[in-house]
Order: sequence, then structure tokens, then C-alpha cells
Amino acid sequence: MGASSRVGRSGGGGGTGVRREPSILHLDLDAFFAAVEQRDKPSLRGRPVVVGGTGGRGVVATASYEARAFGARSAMPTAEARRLCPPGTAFLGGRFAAYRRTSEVVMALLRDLSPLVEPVSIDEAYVDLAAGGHDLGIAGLTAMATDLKARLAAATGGVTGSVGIGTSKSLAKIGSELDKPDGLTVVPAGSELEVLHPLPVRALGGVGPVTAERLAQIKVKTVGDLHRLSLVDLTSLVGQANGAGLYRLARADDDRPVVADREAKSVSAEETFARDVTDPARLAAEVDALATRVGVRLQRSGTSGRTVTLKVRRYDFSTLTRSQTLAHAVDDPRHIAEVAHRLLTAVDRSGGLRLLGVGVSGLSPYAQGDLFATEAAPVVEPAAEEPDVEPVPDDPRPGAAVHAWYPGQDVVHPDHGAGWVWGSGLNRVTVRFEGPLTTPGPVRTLPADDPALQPADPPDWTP
DNA sequence: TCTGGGGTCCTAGGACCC
DNA sequence: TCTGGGGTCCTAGGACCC
Repeated sequence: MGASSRVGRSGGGGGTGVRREPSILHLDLDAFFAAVEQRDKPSLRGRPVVVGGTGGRGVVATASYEARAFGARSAMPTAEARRLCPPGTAFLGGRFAAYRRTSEVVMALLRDLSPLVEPVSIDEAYVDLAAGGHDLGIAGLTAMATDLKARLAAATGGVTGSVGIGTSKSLAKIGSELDKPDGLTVVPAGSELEVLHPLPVRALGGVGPVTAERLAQIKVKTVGDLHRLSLVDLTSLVGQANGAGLYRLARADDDRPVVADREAKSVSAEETFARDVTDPARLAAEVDALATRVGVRLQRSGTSGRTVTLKVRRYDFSTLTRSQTLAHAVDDPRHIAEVAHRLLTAVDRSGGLRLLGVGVSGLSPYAQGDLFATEAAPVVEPAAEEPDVEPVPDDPRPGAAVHAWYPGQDVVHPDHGAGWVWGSGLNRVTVRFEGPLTTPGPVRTLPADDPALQPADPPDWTP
């Protein structure tokens, strides 16, 4: 949200960089998962090792440099890596506890350098060296980084990393890519554009296959080519935020801070099945299992969230998400599962599902059930003004008027067809109708006592 | 034996409020 | 009867990253 601090820092000429000294360090561990395996199993040293999904639908997480020589790459289907690599290649499923332990050893070494360490992933981090009071001269930085690499290898039993140091996150990251594996690159202040401009646009963070292709169509291949585009041309090509970001990155204009302790914004779990699943009972059981994984992790981290998202990948790889935002944050697996089940009901499962996922976002550090904390939480403040109607048991007699509705309830209306409640207040109820519609627009706000609004499935009532 | 799993950020449109 | 503009929230999808 703070993305648009439009500090017009062009200042005319070569507005290169914001920091005057190369004070940002980026560390990238080399072929990390495979390196840990080779460390722990001497028989694997010097041999091609592929870590990742080993089943029929697995993909490669990490290929050792020996395996890369045969063409194995991250994100490649494991089946393809098997075709490329020779007999004797090790295909391993991965031991994440071991990777995490090793990662923690490395992150601790980085925290010895500076209190400002931002882990990007299990095998990557930025360090703000200025916050650690280091000598930021080239010789001093080189000596410090050389020493870091030696301590890293010693502390991890032989895992290596590539280090880049520059005046920004972008330059530090590019530096660590330039000399791999076991590399060290310091980009001196003032030489940023010299380093940047010959590189392919893909070297910049945020340029993936789609953006690169769009740029290639107007003959923009290198960062130098990119530098010649106007801000207007760039934003019209790749969008407002991306365009403005690339415009600055091409000028080495990157003042993003190193942020320790980033708060998670969402928690999710998903599963690709070995074979597509159609059986409703099996799908329901998978939703329960995924909701449990998510709920347990939320509870362990002391957070909960208001938006539950269901992700579905169909037999033909088409992927969709359905979400619902609740009046209150949830972390209870049963509540998460209940919403996810409902969302699953509304998607087409014919032909079978390849993947199911469940996620919770809109996180706040206030767990459900804590009344005082919930009332203090700014995020649920609006709900206090218009409290949910208690899901009082509807009068079960067929035809009885219903004056209380709860989110998720299936309803039917003679003018609007079938739908379900996604919000309710004291005097009105908001319903999303699925059609067939006799009026335009899927959402209707109706008086809560509209006599025509009925539950889709009136509960059985026995006198 | 085609294409994982865990994330972040952005965009666009509709609803809704003032 | 005709019709606004700005801002926020929500939903869905997509690009990208490791």
C-alpha cells in the first residue's frame, strides 16, 4: 500500500542507487536440498542428486550441479529429469526437518553480522550490513564475505553459498547470481548500471516469462534496452505497479529496506492427488485433512483469519479459487472445513479433481474465542456495528416465516432463484444468487423479513 | 508418468457507502 | 428522472518467487 511514495529522485543525471555504499548482502545457498543430502550421505557426493516429488506427478525442487549437467532443473517434472539423468542418479523425496535445521544454522551466522536479516526462503536471505556497523569499503566487504563463506561451510558441514553485495536488494541479489556456485561478487557504488545493463531483463526481480515475452515483442531484451523505454510506455505494456517498478530497477533506483520479521499474510495447504479424485466422500475427507493442517498452523502461530479460500485444480489442469470472508476470524479446523466444504459444493467436480487446496487469509493476531481480544481487534470492528444475527434455529415448520439468516445458508427466492447468504444484519440480508436470474446482478440485499426468501432445504420437522 | 507446494503482490469489477 | 465521484471491501484470476 505504501508503494506509491513517489519520491521524484531522478535529479537529472545518473540517479544511480539510493544508498551511497554497498551495504546490502544477499546470500543464496547452492543447490541447497541436494547439498544437504550429499553432506549427510557421503555416497551421494560427486553424483547427480535430484530432490523433489518422486511420484508420477512430482516435480524437481533442487537438482545438484552434477544433475544440472544433464539438464535437470528446478520445477521440471521429475519424470523428465529421470529421462535426462543417467543410471545411478539419486531421486530423493526430501527431508525438510534437516533442511530447516541447516537453514537455522546459516541464518544464525547472518544474525551475527547484523540484527537486520530478512530471510526470503529457507535458502536465501538479505542482510543490512550498515545496521551491523561494518567497514563498507570494497576490501573490507570482500574480507568479511570471504570469512562468512568459510564459517558457513564449517558450520553446515560443507554446504556452500553464493554472496552478492551491492547498494540495493536488487543489486545484491544480481551479484549473488553472477558467480555461482560458491561465489562472491561485490558491486561497487557507481558501477550499478555497468553491471545491470548488459543483463537480460529476466535478471530483474518481477520479470517472468510473460513479461519477458511482452518486452521481447518490442525488441527489449536487456536491462539496457529497458532503460530506454519511457515510464508511460512501460506502464502501458506491463501495468502500473510493474511498469513503475521496472522503470526504477533499470536505473538501479531501489531503496527497499531489509525487513526482519515479516508477518505472514496467509496460510494454506494443498495436495495434488496421485490420480484424479471424483468420490465425494474422499474429497470431503481431503478438505478436512487440509483444513486441519491449516488450522493447526494458525493456532501454533497464534493467528486466525477471516477469509477462507478453496483451491481446485480439475482433471484438465484448469485451476480456480472460491473464497468467503467471514464476520469473524477463524482458526478452528472444523470451522475452516465447514466453509471449504460449502465452497466445494459450488464448483463443478465432474471429470475429477487433480488438486485441492485450503487457505486462510486476512490474518490478525487475535485468535477466535478470545472475546476481549476480538473486540479489541480493529479488523473486526465493523462487525460490532452490525452484529451477525445469531444463527437461531429457524422455525422448522414448512412455510414458516424465517427472520434470521446465517452466512452460508442456502436460500431460494421466487424472483432471483437459488443462492446463499453471505452477509446478514439486523434488518437486511445480502444474498448471492446463482441463477437462473430473472434480474441482473448476482448479489441482492433484501429485507431480513422478506417473506418470499426461504431456506432452500427446510429442515425436516416432526411434530 | 506432463506440469509441487508455499507464498506475495497486483488488477479489475461489483457492491456499497458517503 | 437521471446519474457523480471517491474510497473501501470483497472476489477471482494471474504473474511471479523460491
